[in-house]
Amino acid sequence: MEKLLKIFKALSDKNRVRILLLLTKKKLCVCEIQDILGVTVSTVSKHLSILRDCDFIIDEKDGKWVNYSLNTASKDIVLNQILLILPFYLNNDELIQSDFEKVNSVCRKNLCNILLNIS
Amino acid sequence: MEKLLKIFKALSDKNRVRILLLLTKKKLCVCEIQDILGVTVSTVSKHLSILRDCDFIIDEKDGKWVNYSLNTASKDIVLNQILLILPFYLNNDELIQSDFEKVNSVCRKNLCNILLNIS
DNA sequence: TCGTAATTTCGCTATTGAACGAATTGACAA
DNA sequence: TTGTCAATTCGTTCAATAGCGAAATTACGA
Repeated sequence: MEKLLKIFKALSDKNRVRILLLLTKKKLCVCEIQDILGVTVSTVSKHLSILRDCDFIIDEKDGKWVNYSLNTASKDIVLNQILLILPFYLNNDELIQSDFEKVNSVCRKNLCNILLNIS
Repeated sequence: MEKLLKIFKALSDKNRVRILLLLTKKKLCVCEIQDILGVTVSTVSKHLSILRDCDFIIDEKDGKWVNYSLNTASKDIVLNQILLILPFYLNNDELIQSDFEKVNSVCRKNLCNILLNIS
């Protein structure tokens, strides 16, 4: 029961659902997700830890970066069903489509250079 | 998106999940659910309005009582999948099994008489 | 080693949500 | 119509959570 509630709580935040949909497209690091969602890095990091804590996503170190991707290896029926249903349900959502456009053009190195130039 | 979030928020509360599982067994009125969950009538009523608001359940008047039951007529893929998965996932849950034992013996008229005698 | 940059953690604020009791509503029966 | 009882709504309190900025952590490269 507790695990199930944790899953539904993870799914009841818009930005976390957006992150899951983004990760259906490709692996992303924290700062790429930050750029698309428009919230701070610490907020993104917190969302990712919640999603990871219920096994929706996995992380892997890549130099200074941490790549996040969907956990497609889970045997949990709820996790698997959710990951099947979400795209089916939301691919036509206006906000999700806008996110998908951004994720195509997002570039880790440009992004970091831009942030560098600003600060 | 907003509708989906509403569904996941509805599912992220333990008492609302318990109510959904109870209603897989039979139609119930507010005071019967109150007796099983052990919270106040107003709390149960609020939970039911949240579940009804995202079409998980329907209500029908029956004299002084209001019977609640699962909405099996929905065409929403998420609602249907959730209602399929929940029992599969939770039938062996300790708390849910305890609820199921209570729901067999709960009796609307005895319940109301008992409450009457106490007050 | 030391600085830099990505990420995480921490402390805080504001908002949301669950719970309760009291007051109100709605429907039946005397 | 009036009283009774189930249910809902309202107002309040308390806990949980999303968000931010700052500080700490981690890993690469000079």
